[in-house]
Amino acid sequence: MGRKERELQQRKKEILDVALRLFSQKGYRATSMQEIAKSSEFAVGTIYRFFPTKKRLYEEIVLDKAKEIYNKIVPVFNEDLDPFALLNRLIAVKIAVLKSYSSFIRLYYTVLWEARFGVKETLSEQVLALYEKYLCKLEAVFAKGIEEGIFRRRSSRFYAMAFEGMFNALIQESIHHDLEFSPNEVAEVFFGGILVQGMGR
Amino acid sequence: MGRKERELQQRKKEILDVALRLFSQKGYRATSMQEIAKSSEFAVGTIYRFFPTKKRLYEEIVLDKAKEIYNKIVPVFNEDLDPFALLNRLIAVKIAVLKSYSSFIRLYYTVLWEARFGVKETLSEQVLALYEKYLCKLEAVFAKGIEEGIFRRRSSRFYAMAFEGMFNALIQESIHHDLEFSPNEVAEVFFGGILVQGMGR
Amino acid sequence: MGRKERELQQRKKEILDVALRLFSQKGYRATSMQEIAKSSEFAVGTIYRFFPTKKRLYEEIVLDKAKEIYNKIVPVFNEDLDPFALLNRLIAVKIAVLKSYSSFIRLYYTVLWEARFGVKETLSEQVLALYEKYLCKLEAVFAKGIEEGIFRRRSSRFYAMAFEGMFNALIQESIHHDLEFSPNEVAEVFFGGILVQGMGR
Amino acid sequence: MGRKERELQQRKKEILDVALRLFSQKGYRATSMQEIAKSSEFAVGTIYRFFPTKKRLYEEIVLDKAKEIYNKIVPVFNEDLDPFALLNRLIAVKIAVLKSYSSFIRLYYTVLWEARFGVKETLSEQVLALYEKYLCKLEAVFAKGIEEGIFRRRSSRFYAMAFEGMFNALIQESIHHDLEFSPNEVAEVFFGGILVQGMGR
DNA sequence: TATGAATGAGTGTTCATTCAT
DNA sequence: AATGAATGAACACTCATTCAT
Repeated sequence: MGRKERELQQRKKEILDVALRLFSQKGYRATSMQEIAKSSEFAVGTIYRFFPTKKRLYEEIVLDKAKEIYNKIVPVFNEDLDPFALLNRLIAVKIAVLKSYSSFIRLYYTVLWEARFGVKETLSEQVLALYEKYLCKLEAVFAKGIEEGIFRRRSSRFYAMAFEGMFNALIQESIHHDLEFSPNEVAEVFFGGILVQGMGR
Repeated sequence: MGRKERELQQRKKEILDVALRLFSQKGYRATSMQEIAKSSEFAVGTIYRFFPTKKRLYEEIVLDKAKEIYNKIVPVFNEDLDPFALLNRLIAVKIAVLKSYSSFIRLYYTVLWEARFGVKETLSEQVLALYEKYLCKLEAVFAKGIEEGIFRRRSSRFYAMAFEGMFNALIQESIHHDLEFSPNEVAEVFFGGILVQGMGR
Repeated sequence: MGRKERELQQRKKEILDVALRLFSQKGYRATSMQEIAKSSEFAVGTIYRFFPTKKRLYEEIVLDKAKEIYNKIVPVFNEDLDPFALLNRLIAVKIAVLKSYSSFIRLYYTVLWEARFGVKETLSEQVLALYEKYLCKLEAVFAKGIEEGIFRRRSSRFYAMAFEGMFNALIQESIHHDLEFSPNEVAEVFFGGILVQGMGR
Repeated sequence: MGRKERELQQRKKEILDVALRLFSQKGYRATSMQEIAKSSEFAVGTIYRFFPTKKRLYEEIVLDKAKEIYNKIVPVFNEDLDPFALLNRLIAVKIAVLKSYSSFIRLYYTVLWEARFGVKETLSEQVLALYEKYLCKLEAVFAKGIEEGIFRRRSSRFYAMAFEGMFNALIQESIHHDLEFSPNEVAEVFFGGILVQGMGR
C-alpha cells in the first residue's frame, strides 16, 4: 500500500471517527452531513468521495466495528470448555472487548436496540444478523449446560436474554457512569443468584 | 373543572393518543406535526395551542405515560415486606404493568435509553428523573437486603442495574418476540442463579 | 367557488406565470425553484403546496397551455371543407391562436423539439402525444387531397412535415423577430408548390 | 507545427469527440465534466487545460462542427448559377452534408434554436453569427431571384425562413424518424410554390 | 378560539472548478 | 504537463413553526 493509499485510508478513518462521535452523541437523524464535514474539517463533497450516502457512512461505521467486536468475542465459543467455564470466559472477554470500544458502545447498543425492537427502516440489518448469530451460539451453550444437568431446566432463549440483559446493563453502567465491577462479580451473580446460601425460600 | 376545561383536556388527550401512536410506529423524527394534525383531525395550529413545540409534545406524551407507570409500580416499595418478598412482588407488578402498556413500551425504553446514555438534547429529563427515583428506591431495597444478610455483600447499584437489565431484556423480548415466562421464573433465576444446587463452584 | 378558493387559484396562476417566464427565458434545468420562489415573491414551500415537484410544475405549465392551443386548433379539422380550403383555414387559425400565446410559444416549441427529437427523460410525453394526434389529422387532410387529385402524389407525412416546418419557422420568426406576414402569404407559398397545376421550369 | 503541438491538437480532438458524443446523447446539463474525463480517459484537470470552462468546451464543439458544416455549404453561394439552379444545388448539398453529420445534428439544431429564440445565456453567439451569415446569403439569392422576376415578389426574409423551416423539418424527420426523400422532392415542393408561373386555384 | 396556508432554514446530494502533487 | 482529490455553492425538497383570517 503506497503513500497515497495510506493517506486516503487516513482521511477515511478521520471521517469515520468524527462521524462516529457525532452519531453517538446526537443520533443518526439529528446529525447532518454538513455537521460531519465541518467537524472533520473536510468539505461535504470529500465525504461523498468516500461514502456514497449518509446511510452507507453510518452503516460502515457500525458494521465495521460490530464485525471487529464479533470477531473478538465469538472465538470463545470454539474453546474446548464446559458451558460453565465457557460462560465465565465469555464474561471476561466481553468486558475486556467492550471496554476497549467504549466510544462506540453507545452507538452499537442503539443500533442493536433499533434493529431488534423494530424501528422502521432499520439502518443495519447486517449488524442485527451478526448479533443474532452471536445469540444463537449463546443459546447453544445454555442448551448444552441444561442438557448436561449443570443449569436448571429452562428455555435456553430465556437464559440467553437474561444473560445479555444483565450483562449489557452492567457494561453500559460501568462505561457511562461510575460502576466498577469485575468479571467474577457478574459471573457469581448470574450463576449463583444474589441470595446468601441457605437463605431465601 | 368546568365544561370548557373538560373539553380542553379531552382535546389534549386525543392529540396525545394520536401522537403516541405515530411516535411509537415511526419514531420521533420521522413523525411530522402535519401528520399528527391530519391523524387527529385537528389543525396544526390547534396542536400548537396545547404544546409549544414538537419536542414538548413528545416529552409530555412520554412523561404522562411514564408517570402512570411509575405510579403503578412504586407503591410496591411502600408495602410492608422484607426485601426478598418485595422484589418478588415488584417483578410480578412490573410484568403486569408493562405488558398493559405494550404499545408504549418501545417509546418508553427508547427515551430511557437516550436519557440514561447521554444522547445530547435529551428529550425528557423528567422521565430520567423519575427513573432515577425508581432506581434509588430499588437500590434501597437491595441495600436493606444486604444489611439484613439476605443478599450477598455487593454494591446495591450493581444489584439494581443487574436486576433492571435482566428484567427489561426479558420484558422486551416477551413483548416484541415470542418469549413466554412467568414472574416466578424471573425471580428464581435472579435470586437463585442458574446453576443447579450443588453444582458449579 | 368561494373567495378562499379563488385566491388560491390566483396564487397558483401567479406562480405558473412566473415559472412560465423563467422556464421560457432560461430553460428547465437552468431555472431553480428558489429562483421561481424569489421572482414570484412566494416561499419555496408555498410553491410545493401547489406543485409536488419541479417536474410537475413544468409539465402543468406546458400541458395546460398545450391543451388550450390544441383545443382551439383541432376543431378546424372537423369543419366541412375540402382539403385546400381546410388547410387555408388551418393556417389562419394557427396564426391567430399562436400569436395570442406568444409568451408561451418559445417554451412550447422547445418542449415539442425535445419530445420529438429525443432528449432523454422527456418532460412531457403528454404534450408529444397531443402533437402527434394533431400531426395525424394533418396527414389525413393531405392524404385526402392527394386522393382527390388536388395535391401531387407524395407521402402525406412528407407534406405534413414540410407544412409544419415552414409554418412554424415563419410563426417563430414573426413572434421573436420582426417578420410580418398574412395567412394568405403562407398559403400561397405553400400551395403554389403542392397543387398539381403549374410546375416550375 | 511541431510534434508537441501536433500531440496537443490530437488530445484536444479526442476530448472534443468524446464530449460531442456525450452532449449529443444526454444534453449539456446532464453531462458532467467527470463523465467526459472518464470517457476520454483524461483527467478532469487535463480537460481544463484545453477548455477554460464547461460552457466553452461545449461552445467549441458546436462551433467547430458548425464551421465545418458552414464551410461545406456556403461555397455553393459562390457558384456561378442563377438563383433557381443555385437553390437546387443548395438543397442537394445541404442534404448530403447534414446527413453526414447526423450524430451532431440534434445538438446543432438545439444550439441554433436556443441562440435564435433567445434562451438567456446563449451558449454560442458565434454559431448564431455563422448562421446569420448563411441566412444573409440565402436571402440575397432570393432577392436576386425576385429581382430577376423568377420568384414572386415577397420579402426575401420570408422566403429564406420558409425555405429553412421546411428544409430543416424534413431533414430532422429523415434523420430521427423514417422519412425518406430526395433533394428533388424538396425542390419541387418548395419551388412549385415560389415560381411565378402556376398559381393554385 | 381554531384554522391551515405560508414561511424559510435546513436536509442530503451533485458537480464545475481548483491546485498540490 | 498531467493528475484527480478536494472543494463548497447550488440544487430539489421537507417540515417545525407562525399568524392572518
